[in-house]
Amino acid sequence: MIYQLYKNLLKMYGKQNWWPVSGKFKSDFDEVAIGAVLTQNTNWNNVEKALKNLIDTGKTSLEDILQSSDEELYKIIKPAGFYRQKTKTLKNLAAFIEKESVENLNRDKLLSVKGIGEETADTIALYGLNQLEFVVDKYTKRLLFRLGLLKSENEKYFNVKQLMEKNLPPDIEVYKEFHALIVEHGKRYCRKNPLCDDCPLKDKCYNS
DNA sequence: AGCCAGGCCAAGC
DNA sequence: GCTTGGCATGGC
Repeated sequence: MIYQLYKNLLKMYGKQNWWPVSGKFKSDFDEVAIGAVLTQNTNWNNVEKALKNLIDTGKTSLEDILQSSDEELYKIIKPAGFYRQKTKTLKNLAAFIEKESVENLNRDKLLSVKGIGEETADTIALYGLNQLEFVVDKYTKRLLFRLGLLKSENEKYFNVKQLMEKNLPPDIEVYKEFHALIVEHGKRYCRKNPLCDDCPLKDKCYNS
């Protein structure tokens, strides 16, 4: 029961209120978009260092990033890892938005930007544009698989996204919180090597 | 001291 | 279509 899982996680961890975090960027959209790219396959702790560097150097928008040299950005976002790729992706996105404008942006258009895949596109659409797109990540697949709700942990992105969206009310806040709660639970217990003994979901879980 | 983190893309079957 | 390797830093 997908929706029940959401309610359980909400009860366990409370509201997450993920984004926007700092409010120190030129717009909420810019903060979400930049954070979403920087966090690709990276610990949020490292992303925070890079975000702080951006704020400290006054680069608080995609436009500012587009104006900066690659070498400068390398230094600034270095703690987030994959800094050459991410510099390129951020500039790709900034350039795309410069001509497309944020108003009629959506998941599909974001996917046309090189460096932005399904999860990042959905993350920006949901948290940055307030569009009803469920975000699927590694933790989501892992948790659903261990709970017995997925056949495989390698299920295709779209299938997992559909499963979630079919079983949830069309509520942006639910989408936002649920994804954040899954990540929180994934960090605490449902890791690659899970901590099942102390896991609050162990009685509902197949894996333990 | 490894292993892992809120992925994505290109290349090779 | 699916699998594999490259990209990189910092925390535990």
